[in-house]
Amino acid sequence: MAPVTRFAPSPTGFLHIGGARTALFNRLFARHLGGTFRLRIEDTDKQRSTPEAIDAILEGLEWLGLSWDDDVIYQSARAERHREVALQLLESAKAYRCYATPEELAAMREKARAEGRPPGYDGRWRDRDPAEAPAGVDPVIRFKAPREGEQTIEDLVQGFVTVANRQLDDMIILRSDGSPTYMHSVVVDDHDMGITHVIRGDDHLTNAFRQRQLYEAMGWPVPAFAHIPLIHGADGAKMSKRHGALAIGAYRDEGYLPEALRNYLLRLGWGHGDEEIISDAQAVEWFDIANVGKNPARFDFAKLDSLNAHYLRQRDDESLVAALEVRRTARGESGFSEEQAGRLRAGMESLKQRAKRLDDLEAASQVYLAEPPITYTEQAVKLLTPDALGHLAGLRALLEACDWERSELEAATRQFAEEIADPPLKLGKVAQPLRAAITGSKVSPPIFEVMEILGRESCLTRLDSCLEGKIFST
RNA sequence: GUCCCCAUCGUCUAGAGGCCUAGGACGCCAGCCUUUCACGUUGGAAACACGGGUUCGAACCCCGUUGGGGACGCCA
Repeated sequence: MAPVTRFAPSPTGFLHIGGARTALFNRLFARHLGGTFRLRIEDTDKQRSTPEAIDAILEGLEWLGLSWDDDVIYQSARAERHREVALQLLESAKAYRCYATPEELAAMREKARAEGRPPGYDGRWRDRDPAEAPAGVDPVIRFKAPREGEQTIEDLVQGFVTVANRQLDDMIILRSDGSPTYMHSVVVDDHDMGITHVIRGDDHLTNAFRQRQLYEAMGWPVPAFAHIPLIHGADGAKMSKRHGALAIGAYRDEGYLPEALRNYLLRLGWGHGDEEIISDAQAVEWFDIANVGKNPARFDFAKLDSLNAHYLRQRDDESLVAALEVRRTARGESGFSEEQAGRLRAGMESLKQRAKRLDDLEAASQVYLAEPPITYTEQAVKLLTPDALGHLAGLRALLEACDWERSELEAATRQFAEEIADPPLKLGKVAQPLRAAITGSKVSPPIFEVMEILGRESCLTRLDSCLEGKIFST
């Protein structure tokens, strides 16, 4: 039977990196086996769920290229069905009404903890006569879980995990206001949606034991479970905003490519021999949940950057120009002029070689976008010594006579440095000040390429204003 | 506190008893390339947490210690 997996985020925050990986693994697992990957929004906490968060999750998944099958299921819309199942459990005596107050529960927990017992509900209403119910208290419905013995789950990632039933208490499935709890809704929805494999974060491992009891009480087939380790921050502690638990949109804004993020996330906690660069097709072909490691992985921006740089170089120039334009217009700025776009297309091949992220690329592309008078970095100013300016003045005439094509410009500059200058200079002695004069910076793509793309007029204007001493530093 | 899980270079990992004087990648260092910065390329430093077993033989199996992480809500 073809598997059905799902990603089930709760829209109480934004889609973060850990959720993105969970979605990726679910999707790869399903695709590898020719199954279905579904999406369910767990918006049962109406206080904390927001429409903005739902949009952010949907957009984040789309941006990352993690499309899902079928319609999105909203858990909140299914409350009636959840209630129905809870009542069914109540009727068959697999659940019962509990009248314990929140204060009572808190005291219970504290006492248990103090006595070294597992904290949790003690089952005081489990077998009590409902006639004893206090007046004016709305009861919750609790699931009657086995008290004795132990149970074992064969987790696809964690292996065999055994837990004593006394560690688990009778969980609430329906609140006193009649709304279903998460623990209950998940089971009903997963069953109704035909989920065969529940792949989710490690933090749900203990939930699996309770949820399985519910499946069994209903006589439903129990899905396979796979609990993948959480992602940690660079310091090994739990993920926080400081080290990567950012909304997925933040990665986009910083200029990460979805394909790079996918590749990075895939390799976090999973490997296929020595493979590092893995295409989407290979990922689908190779992915096996059993190969996911059990130990939590730390998030490493340096490695993400290097992967991103790789995929950036792999992108075609045209798509990168388009990506840069999107960033501009997203900020409310105008798009590129014909001339700017043309320059960027021409220069992109060497520009992208020098960038790790789109924001780097954007910064570097300024050489082709800035209009004179340009501003000079401090280091560029330092290169433009009186001596250097003297050389540039001499070089100007040779350049002007050129065909304005990179090899000719280089030949002219080389000729000036080696044959005309007295004493003779190394090419760099002239090329560096030339770079500073034209680009306003100490670093840039190859200077003669830049000059060719910028064109004769633009370059000579820049050179002249420089020779006139109009050198303004930032 | 109770329970569960984990443990190979700084980081991600390969490794499923002899192929391991432990491989790859990122990062780091050095060389080469070079008009700068990158790219590329060559080389280098860098790990089986510790202690006991089992075995002819252990990174791999068992036990313990230590160290991490997670779960214990009328949150999801």
